[in-house]
Amino acid sequence: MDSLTSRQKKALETRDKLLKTSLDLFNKFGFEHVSVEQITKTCHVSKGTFYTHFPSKYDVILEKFKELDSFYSTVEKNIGHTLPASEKILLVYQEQMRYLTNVVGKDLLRTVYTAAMTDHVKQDHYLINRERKIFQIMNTYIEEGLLQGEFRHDLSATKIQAIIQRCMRANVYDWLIHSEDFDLVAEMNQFTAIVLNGIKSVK
Amino acid sequence: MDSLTSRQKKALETRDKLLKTSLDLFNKFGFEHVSVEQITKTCHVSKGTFYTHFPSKYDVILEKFKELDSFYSTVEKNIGHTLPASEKILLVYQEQMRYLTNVVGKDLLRTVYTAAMTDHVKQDHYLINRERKIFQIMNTYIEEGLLQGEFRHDLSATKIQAIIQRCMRANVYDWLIHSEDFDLVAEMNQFTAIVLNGIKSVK
DNA sequence: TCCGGTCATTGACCTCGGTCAATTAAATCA
DNA sequence: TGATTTAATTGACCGAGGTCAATGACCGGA
Repeated sequence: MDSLTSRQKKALETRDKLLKTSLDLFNKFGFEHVSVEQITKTCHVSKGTFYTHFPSKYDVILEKFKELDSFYSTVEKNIGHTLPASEKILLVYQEQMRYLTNVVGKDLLRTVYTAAMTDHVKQDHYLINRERKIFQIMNTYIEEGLLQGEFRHDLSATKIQAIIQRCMRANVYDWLIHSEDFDLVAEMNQFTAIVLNGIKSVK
Repeated sequence: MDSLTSRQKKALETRDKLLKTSLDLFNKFGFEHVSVEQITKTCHVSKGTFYTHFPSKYDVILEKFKELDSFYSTVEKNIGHTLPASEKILLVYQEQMRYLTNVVGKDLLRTVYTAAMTDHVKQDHYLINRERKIFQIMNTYIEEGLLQGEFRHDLSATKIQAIIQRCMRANVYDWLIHSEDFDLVAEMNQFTAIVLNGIKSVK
């Protein structure tokens, strides 16, 4: 039994239709080339309705990114427990970049990376929100690497975490500003390997 | 004797007034909070005039960034010739970050970093334009480091160049998405040192 | 079943970046 | 000097994201 009135159900339906239509149209024509008018007209609702359900055109996209976390959980399970921490980090990033390239796409990511700069007011922006699954996964790996003496001890886990994450954003950002000739998976691999190399304790 | 007709002189004056007023207002209120209307009204010209002199509101800012190159030349001269390449790279970045923090400011940089993603069509965007002075300076340092066996030889100069530049954008971008508690100079130093560490040849 | 309040919905309206045909005045030519 | 070309300037106009007072359908209580 669901405790929703028919009114609330209808509202949710509207929201759902808007969400699906939006993502669909974004996929077809690209975020920038889809207007809110177009979305609402397709759904046979008014423009104002869109804004009762979503704070902005951009925010619709964040819904899409919530999928990412369940994706991470899957990835984590497929990584050998015995591998060194640095290997694990590389593997997770590899899968993440593949996902971004093949499923999410430049267009949507671009809006997220733009919004992260624009909405600098709300500091819990998605890109640096510590609660994201990816942060937690990485953190276990980093603690592991520190414990086993794989990483330098003059850097705190928090600091390493920040560096590893920055490393990711660096490659994604560069992917976004380069034209087609940029293989995100390969570039991320190479760059991250170098950074990890710089973090490893000298034997 | 200047070979300009009185008409051209007037046009240049208009352009100049628009440029100065724009930067001035951006400084005062922030890029996003200044409309083109406001700029043109302050200059007592029409909106259309603005667009005969600048392709977009954003492009005005690029003028400001042209100053950067002359700044780099100055920095270069003050760096000891005998220092190892990695030290030189760190020093140049340190000065650059200081300049970005104190003179350019987050607001203007944010628009450049946003535009780099949006205008991905014109691939010679400022941020990755190879002709910039900073690229040339870095290149000489990298060649130097390679020649003297300071850097690994399994990476080409071009590749290292890309990595070093990406490293810079990484820190600037993170600065832009974090709120005040982010010391760009310090973060850049630490991060770049790690990357350089990962590039150095094992002795 | 009726009534007051709630809330999803509406669409006219606002602001802003950017466009362009028309205007006007200077430059060049005859 | 007068006629023609050239180019800076104008401002009405467009499309797009976003706002908000007004509307009315539905809820829950009497």
